[in-house]
Amino acid sequence: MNSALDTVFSALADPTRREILRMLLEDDMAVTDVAYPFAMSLAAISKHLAILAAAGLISQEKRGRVKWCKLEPDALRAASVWMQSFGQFEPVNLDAFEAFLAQELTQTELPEGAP
Amino acid sequence: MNSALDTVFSALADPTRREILRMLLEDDMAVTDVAYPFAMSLAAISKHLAILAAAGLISQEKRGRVKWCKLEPDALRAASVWMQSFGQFEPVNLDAFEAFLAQELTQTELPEGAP
DNA sequence: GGCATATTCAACCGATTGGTTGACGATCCC
DNA sequence: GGGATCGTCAACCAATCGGTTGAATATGCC
Repeated sequence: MNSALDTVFSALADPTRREILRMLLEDDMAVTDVAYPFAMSLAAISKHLAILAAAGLISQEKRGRVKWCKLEPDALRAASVWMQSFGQFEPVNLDAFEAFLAQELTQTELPEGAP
Repeated sequence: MNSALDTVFSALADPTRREILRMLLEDDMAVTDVAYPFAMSLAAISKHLAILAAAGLISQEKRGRVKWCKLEPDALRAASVWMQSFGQFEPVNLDAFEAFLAQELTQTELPEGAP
């Protein structure tokens, strides 16, 4: 009964996981390297990555000791289209939208405790 | 520390709430009418609506006894743009996308227990 | 072989979530 | 005033979440 959108949206609801996606946008990364900037245990990051993988937002491939994480934008794109279906019937309110993004940006700086 | 995207995405993560948004896409509705098709208590729906309102996805206005619920697509649009920023750097994989949506559609039929 | 590195597993914890029920406050209407 | 309708509040519950720690499992390297 759990739909794909359930897992995608709840994966995106966590700021740590969104930040991980942003990092993977630049390049594929090993689990340890993903964990490095965050002020939490490796096990916690490993769980976050498992949630992202279960949602189809990333893929993981083990080469040797190292498990490489890769962004998989298709699931994200599908959810994006689901959302747009609600927004398209009306012109975008750019003022509200920019205020929204500005607020988000001030709150998405590097997580504290990053060495 | 809780960002706007946190609340928007976690509000969207629940299928009941997504279905409510779909209903409100057609017209504004009173709380009781929103609750009618669902196999759960009015109090539960009232909580779902409060969560959607807190995320900015709907607005609620009380006129007399009746509280009217109205879709507010701006928050959704902002989140949609956030997501698109990940997807746009690569061409869309339409096959994966359509499979994704098809799966979602089969799982978003009317909730059971609707009279 | 043996140690270091990379990652997950398992058990635990407190907080949150999604639901219930029953009581309650407003509002409409006779 | 008084009954019916609309909606929320408060208390409770089981399940899930996001994190911890310590042990376990692979793998690479000398």
